[in-house]
Order: sequence, then structure tokens, then C-alpha cells
Amino acid sequence: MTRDGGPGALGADPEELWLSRARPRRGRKPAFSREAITAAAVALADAEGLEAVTMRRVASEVGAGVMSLYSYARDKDTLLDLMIDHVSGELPADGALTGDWRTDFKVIGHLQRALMLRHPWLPAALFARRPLGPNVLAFLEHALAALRPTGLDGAAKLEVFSQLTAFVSGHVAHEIAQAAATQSPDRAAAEARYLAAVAADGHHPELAEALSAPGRPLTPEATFTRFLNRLIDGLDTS
Amino acid sequence: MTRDGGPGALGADPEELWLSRARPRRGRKPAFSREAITAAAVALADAEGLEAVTMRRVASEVGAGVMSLYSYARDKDTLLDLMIDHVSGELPADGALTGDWRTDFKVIGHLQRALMLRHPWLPAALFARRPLGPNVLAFLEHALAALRPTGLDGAAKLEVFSQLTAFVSGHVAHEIAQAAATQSPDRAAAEARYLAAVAADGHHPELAEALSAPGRPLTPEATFTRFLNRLIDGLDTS
DNA sequence: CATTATTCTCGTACTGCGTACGAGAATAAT
DNA sequence: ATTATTCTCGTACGCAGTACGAGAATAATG
Repeated sequence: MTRDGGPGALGADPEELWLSRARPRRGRKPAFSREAITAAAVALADAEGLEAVTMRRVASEVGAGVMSLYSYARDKDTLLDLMIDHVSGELPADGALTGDWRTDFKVIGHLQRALMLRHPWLPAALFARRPLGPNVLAFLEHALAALRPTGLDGAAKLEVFSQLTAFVSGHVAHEIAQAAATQSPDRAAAEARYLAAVAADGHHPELAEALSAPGRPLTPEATFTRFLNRLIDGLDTS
Repeated sequence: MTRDGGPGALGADPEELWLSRARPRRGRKPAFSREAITAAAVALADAEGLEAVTMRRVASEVGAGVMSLYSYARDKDTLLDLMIDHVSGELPADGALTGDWRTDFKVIGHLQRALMLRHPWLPAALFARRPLGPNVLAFLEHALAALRPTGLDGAAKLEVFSQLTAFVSGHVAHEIAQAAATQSPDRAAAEARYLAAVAADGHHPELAEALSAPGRPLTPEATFTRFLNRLIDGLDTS
């Protein structure tokens, strides 16, 4: 369906970006491939974060001149779209369904979260973006199949899936931020000291109590599962 | 509590940023104020989006030299923190509580959404950030008070609030993206054409059906309310 | 086989970003 | 008056995305 080899079909419209186009019959042969460039960008983002993904870095990683990248993606934004679809290929789009749509949909949520934890830049990249590449659509197809037993109409099914994705993105982004804050001892200590100071000022009694009676710590995994279950169990098919 | 007037107390640690410090008794008087700079940045973001907020633009807006801003915020990231807290001041932190925590918490969610719709850059700014300014903490205090009847322990209450914020951010971000895509007729048409083409390829039967049987369109407002209600009604206090 | 059209590669260069540096101006304490 | 302090802001640096266009490679054409 998609060529996913050389240049051409650069971006802007989803049609131009994702719909196949035959290899041009004239002209110089491409020295790189969209696939290789995208993979390099993903590897870079995985290893050093989204901000390490610059056109210069990606180019040097694949051994190309910087401006050569622009034959494969019309701009950096398009490269991001390609990255999102690339990692979305890791989602199993042909998994079996149990027939119990709540169970199936919970699995889908967990798959999304796992993907985002493997590629921590993904929630940020997904933010305010509506990816439409083949891998994303394949997974959407799978999700829609899982929702078939609900009998919801088309718009409602699409909406439920979008909302799930938005929820998982939000959750994982928060989870990652929390983990990062906890990982740096200085920063965590400074924050704790500051909050203690605020709590001690007398104007924040609820905060003071919440900090003094923490209860047992919650694992992100458990928290996610609880909220996900609530959201899905609460879904109404009427 | 905070001075919020001239420079000093620049950032990095939350302590250094938010805790009061007396006006220095020596040296030149500040020509601007943190408040004015922050307000200018917020106005800019409201009018032209977050990407319009550059140090140069903000400086010219307040009539300062670019580098003067750095006397009021140690870097641009800190300015973003200030912006977040600034608009958080619009949240009513002293609203009355009904005593029914589910009702109160739903109101809190709607207040957050309304704030984010007024300042569409807010979800993006909030992303992967944990704001701790006075206005944010005042609203947190309010939310914790609303959760008091649940009997949850401190960590759980804080977690519930964080999750609510993450959920609302994710939802509104998606809502804004959707609205933006719909608003541009060319872009929406191109997307529809592309999806129709994909649906016609025979490999996406569920998608084809969902697109052909859309049902009645959903208002973002109604969708938000439904999901929010589900999330909160499903919350368990055990 | 020479020519030509096409498509790619990539060096150069432009604009705009965040911000380090440090000189000079204003202010208050000595 | 001197001095220490705190602010203002012009200049400059490195890095970002990318427009431009010259040159290289390829395939169709006469």
C-alpha cells in the first residue's frame, strides 16, 4: 500500500504523505530510504529524547547531508508523523479478540501504555496531533473491531478510541514526569522541602495533612489499571 | 506570601522561584515587574499561540530589552511556569463545596476545562510539567478539601487530583486539535478524502463502516461531561 | 550514442531562537 | 564622596529549521 522506500510523496496532506506512488521512472536513484531515516530518528528519540531529534543529528546518523532529508519528508513535522507511525507498527493489529469488548478494550489500553513507555517521547509527539498512517489505522481498525459488540454508531466508536488514546497519553506523560522528578534526588528533595514549607504556613491545611499522612505509595501500573478499568467499565452502550 | 513585584528569586528550585524574598535594599530599582512580564507573555500566547512567546517578542511587548527579562525569570522555562501559575489564578480556590464530593469534583474538572479552553496553550504547557506556584497550590488545596469526604489517604488524594488534571489536559488537547482540523476546510476535506480512500481499499472494513454510518455528531462538551462523569462515578473510596 | 528531462544530493547561507557576557547606569549604605 | 549592589540591555555565539541552487546520477528520447 505504501511504498516506504525512497522519496516522493512528501507530506502536507495525508494523501500526499501516505498514499502510494510509483517509483519515478527517471532521475537519480535515492541513496537512502524513508524507512531508514525514520528508524534513525526513532532510535535517537528513544536514546536521547525528542529534543535530540534535529535534522542535523538525524542526517549525520544515517550518513546523509542535512538537506537530503528533505527529499524524504517535506519538513520536520512530517518526520514526526513518520516516527509515530513507525513505532505504531509495534502494536499488534491482528490480535485475537475475546468477544468481551470491555476486556478487549482494556488490553488495547495496556498495549498503548506499553508502547508509550518503550518510547517515552511518544505522548509528547502525539500531543495535539492526529496521526493517520497505515500502522495507526491498522490498530484503529483492530480497536473498532473490538468495539463492534457495543453496537455504538461510527462516530461514537471513533470518539471512544480517541478518548482512550488521549487518556493513556495523559496518564503516561504524567507517569514519566513523575518518574523523572523522583529519579533526580536533588530536585525531589528541593520540591519536598518547598512543599513542606508551604504546608507549614498554615494556609494549606489539607495539603499539610495529605503530606503528613501519605499512606502507602502507589505503583503507576496499579494506578493506571484502576483508572482504565473505571473508565471502560463505566462506558455505556446505550 | 510571594513578592511578585521585581526581580530576584529567579527559578530552578521551586523554593527559589516561589518563596518570598524581601526587596533588596541596595541597587537599581527594577523598571518592570514579574507580573507585567508574565501577563504580557500570557496575552501573547492567548492571541497567537505558545510558539509566538519568544523572549524577544515578550520583551518588545513590555518595552524592555531582551536580556532584562532574565532578571525576572532565570530562563524561558521558568517564564512558562510563571504563565501557568498566572492563569491558574483564574480558578476559584475558595468556592463553596456541596459536601457531595463527586459533584464537587465534577465541578473542579469543568473549571479546569474552561480554563484550558480560555487559554488553549495551557494543556501543552502543562504537559510533562508539575506546576507548584501559589495559585496552583491554592486550587489543589481546594480540590483536596473536596476529596475530604472520601477518606482517601494523602497519596491517593494527590494522585486522584493529578489524574484528573492529566485527563482534562488530554481531553482538551484533543478537543482543540479536533476543532483546529475541522476549522480549516481544505485540511478537513483532504483528510476525509484520504480516509475514504483507505476505507475503499477493502482492508479496513470496520473503518469503512464507521465512516459510512456516523450517527449524529457529538458535541465536545457532552463528550467531556460523559467521560468525566464516568471517571468520577467509578472512583472507589475503599 | 548524444541529448535532454527528471530526480536526487548537499554545501552555503539566511532568519530566528535562547541566552552568556560584560559594560554602564541607578540606587542605597558607608 | 566612595563603594557595593542590583538592575538594564547591546553585542555576540551556537544551534535550530530550511530556502536556494549548482552539480551528479539516471532513464527516456532522437
